[in-house]
Amino acid sequence: MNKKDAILKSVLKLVTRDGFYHLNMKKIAEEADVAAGTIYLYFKGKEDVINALYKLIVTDFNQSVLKAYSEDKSVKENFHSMLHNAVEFYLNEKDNFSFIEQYTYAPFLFKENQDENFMLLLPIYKMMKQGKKEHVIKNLPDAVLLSLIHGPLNTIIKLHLAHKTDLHKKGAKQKFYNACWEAIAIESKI
Amino acid sequence: MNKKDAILKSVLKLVTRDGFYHLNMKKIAEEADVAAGTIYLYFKGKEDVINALYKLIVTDFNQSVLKAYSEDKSVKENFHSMLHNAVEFYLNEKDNFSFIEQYTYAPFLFKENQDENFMLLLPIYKMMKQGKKEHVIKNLPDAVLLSLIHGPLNTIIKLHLAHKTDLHKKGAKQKFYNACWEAIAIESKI
DNA sequence: AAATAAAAAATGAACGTTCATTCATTTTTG
DNA sequence: CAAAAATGAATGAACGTTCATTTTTTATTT
Repeated sequence: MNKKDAILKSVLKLVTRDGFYHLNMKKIAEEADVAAGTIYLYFKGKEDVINALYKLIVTDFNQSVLKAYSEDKSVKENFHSMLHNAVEFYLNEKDNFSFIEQYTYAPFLFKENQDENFMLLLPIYKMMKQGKKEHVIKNLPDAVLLSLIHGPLNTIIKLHLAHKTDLHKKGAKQKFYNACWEAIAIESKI
Repeated sequence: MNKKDAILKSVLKLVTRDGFYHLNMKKIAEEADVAAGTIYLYFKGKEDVINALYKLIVTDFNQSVLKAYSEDKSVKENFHSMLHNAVEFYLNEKDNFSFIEQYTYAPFLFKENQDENFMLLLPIYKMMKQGKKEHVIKNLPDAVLLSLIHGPLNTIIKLHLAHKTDLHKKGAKQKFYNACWEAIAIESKI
């Protein structure tokens, strides 16, 4: 494998397993089967590796979610399939969730840009705007609607990964998607 | 001030400002106006200080939220006042939110006990159970209901602290509380 | 094909710094 | 003045980064 990718993959694994606090260059190198100095051929330093990985994951996530979007579908259909893709993304690549959460909440740690925190919300935000215009989604402040979509997604994944619930159980995901839709949809459009 | 408290207060300030990554004993001591060695009179070491602070904040939070609960009020009223107290707790002590989030998402960093992550949800969980029994709250899986309460709370505070919305604006909090209630309440009980 | 040379990639020991923790000494308390 | 509390310099381990050296790849010539 490409050494640059091996390094990024190694960071993802280590951060998920041990947290940022225990991450160091020696471990990254060992896990990637590379010499410590090699990391500096591909990245400026430790922070750069971490920022690069964050950008990669956010791009992947947004692509996954946007893949579900189609102009031809109703807002409700788009909502369901985008939420589904978001859930699947996190379930299939569990490490991504843990990494993103840790990165997001580490203030002024590595972030080049504060707004990067919310890049993740862009696809959902777009769909929400459309729903409001079509009077399918409640006329609530943007922040409240965002919180009603992004918040539950985050928490349910957290609960699933901590084995407090099991999203793989039959019908579990559908119940969740429906509950989220009902939370933001105008009653007659449920 | 009591030196033990000064040390905890210092950690809270530093973690919120710079993150766990940049926290060190020298800074804790300086900020608390105490010698480095003094910390070891009150705590076993760095991890112990951090765990102690976490437990303190969670206890405070649960107390604040439970203070709003009353047997005499309806589930809806209890929900509103508990959610209100949770929001106020985080807005009045902004540092607490940042600290808890960072702590929660650092896997195996300092945590003595994985389940500590969810201690925060206990008061909400109790109230939810009662609402289901009284057929006021939708009969959804516990995890889905939890995600619809805890999730939006988390996200709206995050958005507020990042200045993406302003919960101090008139009516903003009420809109949020109502939206959260509508998300979990049975239609006729809204 | 084989041999050679030049360039690029990779290595890991060494360096300087930072950090958590200790403990002999000093200060404060009762 | 004895006991308790507090100090902060000293210690040794850990870490990010550098760079002289080695290995691999690519290009060129025989």
